[in-house]
Amino acid sequence: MTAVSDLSVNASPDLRSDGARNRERLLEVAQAHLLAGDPTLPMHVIAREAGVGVGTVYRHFPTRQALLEALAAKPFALVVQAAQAAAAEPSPAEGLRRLLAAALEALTTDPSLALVLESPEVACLETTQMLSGLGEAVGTVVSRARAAGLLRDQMGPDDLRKLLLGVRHALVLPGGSPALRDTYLCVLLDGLRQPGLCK
Amino acid sequence: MTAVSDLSVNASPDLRSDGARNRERLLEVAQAHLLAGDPTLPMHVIAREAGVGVGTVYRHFPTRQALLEALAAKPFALVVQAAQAAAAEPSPAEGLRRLLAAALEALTTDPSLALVLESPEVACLETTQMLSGLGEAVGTVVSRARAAGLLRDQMGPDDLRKLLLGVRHALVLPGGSPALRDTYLCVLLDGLRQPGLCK
DNA sequence: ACCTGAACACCGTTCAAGT
DNA sequence: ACCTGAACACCGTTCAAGT
Repeated sequence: MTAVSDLSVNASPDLRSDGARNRERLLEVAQAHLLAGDPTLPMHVIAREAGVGVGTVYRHFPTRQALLEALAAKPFALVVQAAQAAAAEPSPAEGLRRLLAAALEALTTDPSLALVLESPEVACLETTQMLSGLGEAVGTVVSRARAAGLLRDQMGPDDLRKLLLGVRHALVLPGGSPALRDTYLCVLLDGLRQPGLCK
Repeated sequence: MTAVSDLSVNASPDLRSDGARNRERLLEVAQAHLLAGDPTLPMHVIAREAGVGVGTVYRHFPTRQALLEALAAKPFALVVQAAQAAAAEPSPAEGLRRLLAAALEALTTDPSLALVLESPEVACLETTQMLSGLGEAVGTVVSRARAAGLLRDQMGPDDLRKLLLGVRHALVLPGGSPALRDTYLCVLLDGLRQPGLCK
């Protein structure tokens, strides 16, 4: 169980002051794009809006994936913490519930996190570390939940990830209201349990 | 209840023979792109691979949405038929199950259908007609299922659409096996029912 | 009718030149 | 160290010219 809270998220340790400022501006502009519903993050546009040359974007973020991971770092760390807390919950049911609720909240709030958790490749070391910490904690939550009969036999940590991303997808489709989040979370939680009518 | 089976799907009624041939080639090339996992359908590329000028693509399909809807027409018609059959099922449970199973099968087989059902806008009249036919049939399935206690109170036809698209999203994430489809369908079916542990 | 492809605007990415 | 922006390749879309 590695502590994650002390990872200096969005680390920009030895950067010249102008470099650090540019990096922040780029992250702000990119974040605004994501929140505005555009996940494409055109590098030219980001550069222009941040008032820097294109080359500067590529200097700070060699790929769009790297930019995404930088944006996702903060919410990602929160989810890892929540997962660790869930793994330490006395009640397996409560642990599972809190894990899924926290993850779904973060996923629907921060588009970057969903993009990173969906992507097969990883650009930053920090992301790898958080993925590993998350995997460990979720593994614990899952095995405790399964022992309590809260999960079908086939369901592993990766199924939870995929289904959560699926529910998130459903929630962000046009015309959805934020109130649906709790409802769909319940659908998932109840559906994950050992078979009722189905199979 | 409008009959859909006699809709001449992908109608190309009064087209010159070369026009019809080009249209088919374009659809084939585009379909191949989708099946290869690229949903972007670059018009230039489609044109080149089909051996026609770009303008020809735009002549047949004024927007990419129109191209998508043409590709989706066949699977869409199948789903409408399945929904109508499900609405006529004696058992509400069996009707709901068959509807979701048929829809999920079509959605995971044909990327174009998912794209069309996710899109807020409609380009072709034919699509509007099928949407309306689908809505009617699904409405019947849903009200019968709800009366049988198979659906939570909050769940309407549109929630079914969104959640199915969400499950489809989960299924197409990298590293998924086709065997997961039935499992996730069960998760959805069981989760949709009146509350168990959750809420 | 239908088709072609040049033309223009735009985005991704690199890299030589600047400070 | 870091930044700039020209340069090249590519894709979206239109439209004048062809058959």
